[in-house]
Amino acid sequence: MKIGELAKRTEVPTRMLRYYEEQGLITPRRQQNGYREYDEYLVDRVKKIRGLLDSGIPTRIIGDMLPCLNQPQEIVVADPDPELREMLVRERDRMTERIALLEHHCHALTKYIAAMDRSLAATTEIRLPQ
DNA sequence: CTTCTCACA
DNA sequence: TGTGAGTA
Repeated sequence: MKIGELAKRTEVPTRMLRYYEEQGLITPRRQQNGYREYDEYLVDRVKKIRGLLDSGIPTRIIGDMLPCLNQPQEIVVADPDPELREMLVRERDRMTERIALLEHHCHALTKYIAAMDRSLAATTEIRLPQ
C-alpha cells in the first residue's frame, strides 16, 4: 500500500510516517516511480511505534526495541546485550517517574474540578431563591 | 496525489 | 518530537 492508505489505517499522518522512516523505525520498499510501498505487517508495526512514542519512549530506544516487538509473546533473547539491558532499565525508571508525575497532576486536576463544581453549586444556590 | 529538503518550535 | 513551506 502507499503512504496515504497506511496513514489512514494507522491514524498516523503521512508526515510522521516519513519521519519514522528517517529515524530508522520503518523501511518501506520503493515503487518504480519512487513512491513508498508498505507491506501489510507495517500497519501493526506503526501502531506499536505510536503507542511507544505516546508512552514517551524516544525513537532511538524504540529502534533498539523493534526486534523484540516483532517476536510474539514469550520473548527469547538470543544475545542478551548488557548495554541494551541497561538502557531499557533506565528507560523503565524514567517511565516510572513519569507515571508518578502524571498521578500527581491527575490528583491536582481532580481537586480543581471539584472546586469548580462547588463554585457552580454555590452560584446555583444563589439563583434558586430569586 | 507523491517525492524531497531546510528551517524552526 | 514533530511541523510548515516550498519544490518537482
